[in-house]
Amino acid sequence: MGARRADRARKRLTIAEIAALAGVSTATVSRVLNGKRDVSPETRLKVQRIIAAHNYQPNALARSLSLRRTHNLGLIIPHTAEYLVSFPYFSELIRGISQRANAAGYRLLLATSSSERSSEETYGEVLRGAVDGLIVVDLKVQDERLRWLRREAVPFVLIGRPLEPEPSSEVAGVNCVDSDNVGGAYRATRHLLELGHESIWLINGPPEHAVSVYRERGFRRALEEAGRSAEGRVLAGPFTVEAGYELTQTLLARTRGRSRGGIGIGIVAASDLQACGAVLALREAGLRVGADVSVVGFDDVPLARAFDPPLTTVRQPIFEIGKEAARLLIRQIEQPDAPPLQTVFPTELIVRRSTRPLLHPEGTKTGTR
Amino acid sequence: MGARRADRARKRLTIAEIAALAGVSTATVSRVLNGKRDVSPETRLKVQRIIAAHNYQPNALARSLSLRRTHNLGLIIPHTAEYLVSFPYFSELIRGISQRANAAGYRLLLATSSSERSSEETYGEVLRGAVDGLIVVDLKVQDERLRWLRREAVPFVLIGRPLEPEPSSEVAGVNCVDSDNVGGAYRATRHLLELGHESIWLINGPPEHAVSVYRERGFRRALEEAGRSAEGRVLAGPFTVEAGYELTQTLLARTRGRSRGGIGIGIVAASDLQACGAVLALREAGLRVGADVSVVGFDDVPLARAFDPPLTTVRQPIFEIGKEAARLLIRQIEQPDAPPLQTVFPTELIVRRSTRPLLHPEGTKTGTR
DNA sequence: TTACTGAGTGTAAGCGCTTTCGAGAAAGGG
DNA sequence: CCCTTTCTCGAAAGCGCTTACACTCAGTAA
Repeated sequence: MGARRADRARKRLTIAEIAALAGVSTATVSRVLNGKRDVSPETRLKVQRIIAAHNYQPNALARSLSLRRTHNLGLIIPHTAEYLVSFPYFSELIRGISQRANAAGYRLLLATSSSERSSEETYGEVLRGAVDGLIVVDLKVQDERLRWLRREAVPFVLIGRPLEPEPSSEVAGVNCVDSDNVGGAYRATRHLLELGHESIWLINGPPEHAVSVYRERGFRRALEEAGRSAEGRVLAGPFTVEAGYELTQTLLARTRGRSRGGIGIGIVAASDLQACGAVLALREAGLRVGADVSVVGFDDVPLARAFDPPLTTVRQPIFEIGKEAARLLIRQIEQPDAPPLQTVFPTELIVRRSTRPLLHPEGTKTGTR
Repeated sequence: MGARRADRARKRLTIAEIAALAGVSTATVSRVLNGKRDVSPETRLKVQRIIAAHNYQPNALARSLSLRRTHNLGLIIPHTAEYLVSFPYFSELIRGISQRANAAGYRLLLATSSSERSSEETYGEVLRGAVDGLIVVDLKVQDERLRWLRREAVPFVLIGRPLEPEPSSEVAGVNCVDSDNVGGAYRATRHLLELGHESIWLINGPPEHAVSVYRERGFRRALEEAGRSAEGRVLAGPFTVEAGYELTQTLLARTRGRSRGGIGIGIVAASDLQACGAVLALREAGLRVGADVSVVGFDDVPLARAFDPPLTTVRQPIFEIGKEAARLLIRQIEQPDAPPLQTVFPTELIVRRSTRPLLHPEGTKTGTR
């Protein structure tokens, strides 16, 4: 036990000790460490030997303090969406971000703000020099964080695009990456129209999310182009299975009597999870999804393919979005003068088995197997 | 544009500037900041006013360097399991860890090690004083990381329990949190036995994972107690849907002819994802899951309940495990002399619709609703 | 009165690194 | 042979905090 305590107390080497061992100054060791010039080949080799022999690792903290660079990217998860972390969407995003970050020598600092504290407090605390920049997810319609970030003059990138109400010059001045939500929702809705659905609905995300606004736009546009009204056809709720389930039930209650027992209903959901919930509710109501009724999801998370029936869904390249966000942030950190960029990824409609032409119940015209 | 640049360059205040503004020394400001004694009430108030007025936030880096404490917990995701992040299990774990960490004023530093670099390299790099301790997930049977961590004398906690081959005194000297995998697999297998299944299989995780060893033990024990042999009844592969699907196909190929077209097969899977894959494969083979055959999953991630049929599964309290891991790590950081703790969470069999007694096809004896 | 408290405060020495600046040596030019 | 230039290298000043220590100035005990 005594031995273990002694072991634990073993101090890590400092640059000064390495310098002493190598018979040079700390400046020289530092130069070797950072691959700088002004070190003779022999000296360099000598120092490298000592470093390797003692398995020396410079202290990241001291380094950061001196350089004013931490090589940490901050990702803040707002408490209103704490549960978000458990979503497949989110893990995929984190995976993308951290992959890119790591490749560029950055690490990801995760901060969930507990519900008792304002986001301002959390941000301030996380900042305090602990990160070089921030990635903001789950963008709201009027996002207070935007103002705050600008005031703090910290590099940041948004996942999602601010809505136009922001002075457009302001939007242009911001780094953000998003996918084409309007187009995605539009194509999903068109798909249902083309399949001959009479009663088309949008199960949207919460209205305060910017993404919900965009998706509703796409939905409305498709319906209006087809000469239909979208009034009263949008239901909103969290991106969860439960919400999808419940909203579908209220939807069924509303259509009761209007159509042939629900046959002909087509639902565009704002997440694959909601779509799953919708399928469950429809099935419970005795409807055959992919035959009597259709459901389109959003995201194309792995679950979508594994589900029964495999979900027709609007694919967003979540992993890529994460990577791009990290790339833009790092770029902004390393080249503060680089002009801000807005990247928009295309979305793609993946047709599987949860949607089928109503007119040809046994047809496989649109099925992808 | 000129204004913006100036804005960006706005320096953050330092403690010295605050001290000057308040007409006191930096020592006093520091004392106020940290709520220490030896400051008169008037002085304290005066300093607090200045701090608030300028919205001053002390630099976390400098603070950490001085205190030799970062308030960061490191979570390293081994490259062999980079994809792990995309698993529901993993997000739930992160959620648990970060919830607890945050509550205690710590943050989570995520580091995925890219595949080109040894884990040793990554760990060293992440460490370097950047974290106060590490959480190790995805414990392997002979985990090199364990040796390394001990040598480095850094606080750490394992998620999972090292296997006995380690000198048991060593195991006892380590902080770890695990769930009762042996018991979980045992109960799942018993459940299938009690339901009257003739051909029982384990679709396990990769054999190099410690968790796989434990689950296989539980599986074997249940079969042996029932006087059956487990030989040749264990298939192993990744925790993915795809692996579940493929292993089930090879399993079906092996049993072909032996039983009545597959009827009577019972599968215990090592993850809910694998279980989903199994269901897909069985259904494709024309078998009715929850009637002709049964499948038990592991974890009870949200998907399990949403799946069709809802999965009977062995629930582990993943979120709790994450919380506990963070708790143990923080405890070890703050009280280095506290004796190591091993927490084991019980697992629970959640019976849903993917398992059914074969003898009473329409019976609901074991259904939970 | 003298000596001793203890509260309140400032000075300065860290924490472990980077980097400017200047000095000394070696090399090249006239 | 003297004057530049170029290459190496070390001393020392930061980076922005914390804290040991010293000091002052009551108040109190003897």
